[in-house]
Amino acid sequence: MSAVNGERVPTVFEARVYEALRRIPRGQVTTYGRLAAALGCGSARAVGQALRRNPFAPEVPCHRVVGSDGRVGGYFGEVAGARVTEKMERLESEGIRLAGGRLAEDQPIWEFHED
DNA sequence: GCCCTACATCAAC
DNA sequence: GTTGATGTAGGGC
Repeated sequence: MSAVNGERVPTVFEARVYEALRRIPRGQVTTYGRLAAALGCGSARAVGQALRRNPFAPEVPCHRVVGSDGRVGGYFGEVAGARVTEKMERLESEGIRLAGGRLAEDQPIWEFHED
């Protein structure tokens, strides 16, 4: 009996997104574009899709992903709201400085180019 | 500086 | 085919 629960198994693509996310140390943040590039795709949208569906939340630190221009973006499907507010507070809690709802300019972006 | 529009690009529904 | 937690480029105020 294959019970058809409302759940769905994460795809390989999503798994790669979460895996890359987990290797981000505390106090570091990355962008959708960088993540997408690290995964081999040039579309940040695909990454956003995976994070939005984030079946491993909050195990996966999806709050460490921000826009390339420093925008916090969204959180759990909310582009703006209490979710995003918590996301920003969480970032500050990790030592990340924010400026006007955006990432501080002096905040380094985690690069998956490290070896 | 801020806001909007348009297109690109990939995955999931 | 449409949408989506984006990105880049261009235009207007």
